[in-house]
Amino acid sequence: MSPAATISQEQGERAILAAADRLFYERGIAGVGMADVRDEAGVSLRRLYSSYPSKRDLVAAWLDDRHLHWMAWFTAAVLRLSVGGVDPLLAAFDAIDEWVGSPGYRGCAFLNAIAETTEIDDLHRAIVANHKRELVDHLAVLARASYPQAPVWLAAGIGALLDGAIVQSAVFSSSAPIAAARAAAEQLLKGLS
Amino acid sequence: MSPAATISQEQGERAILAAADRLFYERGIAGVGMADVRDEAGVSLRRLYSSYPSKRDLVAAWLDDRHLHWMAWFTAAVLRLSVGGVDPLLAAFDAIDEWVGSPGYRGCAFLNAIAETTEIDDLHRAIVANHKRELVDHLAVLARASYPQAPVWLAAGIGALLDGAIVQSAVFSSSAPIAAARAAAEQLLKGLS
DNA sequence: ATATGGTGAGAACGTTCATTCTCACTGAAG
DNA sequence: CTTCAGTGAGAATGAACGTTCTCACCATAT
Repeated sequence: MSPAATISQEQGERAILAAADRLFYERGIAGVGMADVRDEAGVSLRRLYSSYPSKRDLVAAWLDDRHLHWMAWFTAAVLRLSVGGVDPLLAAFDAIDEWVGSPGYRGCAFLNAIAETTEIDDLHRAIVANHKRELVDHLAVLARASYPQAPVWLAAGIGALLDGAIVQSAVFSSSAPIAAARAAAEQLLKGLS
Repeated sequence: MSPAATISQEQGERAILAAADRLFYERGIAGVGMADVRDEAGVSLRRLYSSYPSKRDLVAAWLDDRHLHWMAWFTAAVLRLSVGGVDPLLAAFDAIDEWVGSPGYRGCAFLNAIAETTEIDDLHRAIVANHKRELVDHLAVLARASYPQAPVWLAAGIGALLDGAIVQSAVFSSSAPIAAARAAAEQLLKGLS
C-alpha cells in the first residue's frame, strides 16, 4: 500500500496488458501460458496472479483494454483518412486496409477470441459483443452525418462488410478482400445519395 | 484386408467424421479430445488412430468433409430459395438465415478453426482458404448469370457481406445482421442493373 | 485343433499448463 | 538491530490430453 508499491503495481499491470496483447493476438489465447505472459511482461508469476487472479480475468482485462485502444485507433484513422472529402464510411475501409497491411496482422482479435471455446466464457463473449456493437454504433454516427436519410440497416450492413473483409483478409493473407468490400460499399452508398 | 474388415473400416470412418463434425463444431477443436471422438463415434481408440494417425489428420479430414457437405447444402439451398424469381445472390442470404436460425449455430466452422492457432497448421489453413475461395467462385457464377456486366469485385463483395453477416450473427446470437446484410446487398445490386 | 493377424478396452506415458506453495530476501517500522 | 509484510524465483501439484502399449479375445486358414 506504500506509494512506491502502488506505482509498481500499475506499471506491472501496464506491462502485463501490453505483453498479453502481443502474445494473445499473435498466438491465440490457448497458445499462451501464464508463464509466457510473465516472461514477456518481465514480472513475477506472483504479481501476475495478484493483479489478475486467473487467466480468465487476464483475458477479460486484455479484451477490455484492446477494445479501448482499437476503437481509439479506428476512429482516429477514419478521421485522418477522410480529410479531403473522402466519405468517412469509405475511409473506414482504408483504415482497415492499413491495418491488414501492417506486420503481424491476424484478423480481428475479438472474433478470434470467440472462436476459442475452451478459453472463453460468457463474460468474454459479452465484451466481444459489446465491441462489435460499439463499432456499429460508431458507423451509425458516421452514416447519419453523411447520409441523414440513411436506412436503419446501413451501419450494420457496412459493419458486416467490414467484418467480412477483415476475416477474409486473414484467411487469404491478402488485402484484396478489403478492396472488393470497399468497392461494394462505394456502389452501395452511391445508390443512397 | 478382408471384405468385411474393409466395410467396417469405411463405416468406422463415416461414424468418426460424423462424430468429429458434431463435436468440433459445437465445442471447438481444442475442446474435443480424441477420447471424446472415440466415445461419440462408438469406435475404439485403436481404430480411430488407424484411420487418422493423428488429431491433425482427423481435423484435416473433418474440414475436407465439411467443405463438401456445406457447399452441397449451400448451392442446393440457394437454388431452392431462388425459385419464383428471387435473385440467387439474395437467396444466398436467405440460405444463411436458415442456417443461423437452426439449433446449435456457432458461426462458420472454417473461420472458427482458423482462429484456434494451437490446433491448426498450414495444411488446415489451406483447406479453409480453399473453402472460402470456392464459395466466392460459386458466387461469381451466380453473379455472372444474373448480371453479365457485373464488376469483378461483386462476388468478393457479396462474399464479404455474407461472411460478415455469419460472424456477426454468431457474436450477437441473432439473425438481425443477416437481414441488414441482405438489405445492403439488395441496394448494391439495384445499382448494377 | 491351433497358430495368427487384427481388434477392443483401457492402462500407461510424457507433456503442457493453470494454479499454489516454499523459501530466502529486502526494505521499512519499531 | 530486529521484525515482518510483501516480493521474486521457481518448484510442486493436479488435471487434461495426445499417443502408444498391453493383453485378452476372436475369426480364419492350415
